[in-house]
Amino acid sequence: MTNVDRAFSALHDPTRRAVFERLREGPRPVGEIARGLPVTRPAVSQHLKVLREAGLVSDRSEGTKRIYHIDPKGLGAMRAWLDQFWESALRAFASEVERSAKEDR
Amino acid sequence: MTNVDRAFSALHDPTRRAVFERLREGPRPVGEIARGLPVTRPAVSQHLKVLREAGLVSDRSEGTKRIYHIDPKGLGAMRAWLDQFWESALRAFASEVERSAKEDR
DNA sequence: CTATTTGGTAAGTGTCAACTAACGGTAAGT
DNA sequence: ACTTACCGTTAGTTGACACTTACCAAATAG
Repeated sequence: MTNVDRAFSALHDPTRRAVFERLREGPRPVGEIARGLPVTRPAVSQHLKVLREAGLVSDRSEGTKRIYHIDPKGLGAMRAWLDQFWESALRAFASEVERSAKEDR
Repeated sequence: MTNVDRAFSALHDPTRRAVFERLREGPRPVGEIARGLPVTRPAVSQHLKVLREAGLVSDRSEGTKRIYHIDPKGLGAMRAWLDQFWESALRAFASEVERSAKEDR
């Protein structure tokens, strides 16, 4: 299982996506992420663990707090995968249109 | 739940990703997609239904066969979402570096 | 040193979803 | 009309996983 696979798997869960999107505005400690979400703090911790293992977030210690932030690398990998997929899909789509046009003659 | 949300949810399952990637090479009937995958044909049908509801694939009838192909629209929506996310994440990341640099003075 | 804040982890539970088997339905061939 | 090929749907089961509660560890405040 590649990292990109893990990333797509990670973004499946709505709560986990909410956690991830919360980090979009900037680095945040766990408690602050949990506040405003309809789940408990341990749940958020578990989600962050999954996101970290997928390469989507990183964390650093700051006193007793743990600051999480988005990891551009994981996000970039997803973008690269999507771009590559997009390209080959379009190519296949185009050649298919070509093929069906040939059938109509 | 938006369409992009559904798309991310849809690509969570490994088998479903395999089905989707199979269509990358071009349009395929259900039976041909199922052949080579470790699941039965009905399973593939169900996966295709989820992918269709997520706007990632479309289908057309051709005799008794049902030809599925990738829908560029759904793929494009995902790309747009990721691009937007990427941008704001980088912006937040940059301003955070700025902030922490200011702290060091 | 004690109390407080912050957060990761373990155990247990309930729900959801992926799968198979069985069935029905449609189109084409004979 | 009968058979064959291709596919969608339903019912039922099993495994994964998101969640909470409880507990433990580390850093700071007093």
